[in-house]
Amino acid sequence: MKAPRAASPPQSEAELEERARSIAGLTVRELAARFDLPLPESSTRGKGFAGTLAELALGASAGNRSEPDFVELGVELKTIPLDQRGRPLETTFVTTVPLHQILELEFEQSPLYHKLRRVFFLPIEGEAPLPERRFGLGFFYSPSEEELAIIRRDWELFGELIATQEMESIDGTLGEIVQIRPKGRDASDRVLGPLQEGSAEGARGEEGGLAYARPLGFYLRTSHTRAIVARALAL
DNA sequence: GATTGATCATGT
DNA sequence: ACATGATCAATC
Repeated sequence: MKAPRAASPPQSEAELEERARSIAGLTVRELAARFDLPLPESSTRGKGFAGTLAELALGASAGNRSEPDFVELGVELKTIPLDQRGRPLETTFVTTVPLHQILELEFEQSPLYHKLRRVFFLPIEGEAPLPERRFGLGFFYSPSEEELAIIRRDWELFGELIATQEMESIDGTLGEIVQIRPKGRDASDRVLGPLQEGSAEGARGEEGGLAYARPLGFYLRTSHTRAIVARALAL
């Protein structure tokens, strides 16, 4: 049996939903077999495997571009691991923090806003061994006006901390819906960010108003995704 | 048990 | 180097 290639992009939200229905109930092992992909040797080494499988099966535009997964639909795909009671086990990564741009961007222009406008959540069992995890039934989500107001407040809080040279004080405790946490290869990873006052030039790699900083990411708190999932299951 | 900071794999 | 896909594991 020949391995099927990645599905073509869905032409509508209805088509995306239909494809998701067709894989609901399948395990990671079963879906990997359809694409002739070897299973990761351990869950430690396969952290993104289920998400990649879902992209292949649903027809997300492959690759790692800074675009929505379904470009034509403007939809972002997120697999979300749930416990047996249907509660998220992990926070949800949204997008990298644009350290060099955040001071100039209004919320409506931010990658955070654009990624969250329209999301297709695909639940997956999170407690079984990776190969045995089953995909659930996916559903669409858009933030309400109330949620958007809170997310905008979070965005502006972080922007202000960076603008006032308090980047070092940003940690995972801040933000009501969205938090900022490290998102790098390891703790020594660095990207070019805004120059912090008082930093030793040269020693920190200062370069035309930029300095090296830890790469950071926006994540959705489980308290929020829990509410989203609960709402979707209740419908 | 929930949370925060650290980490793994892959593609361009 | 940096984006994508996230989960692991030490600590609170």
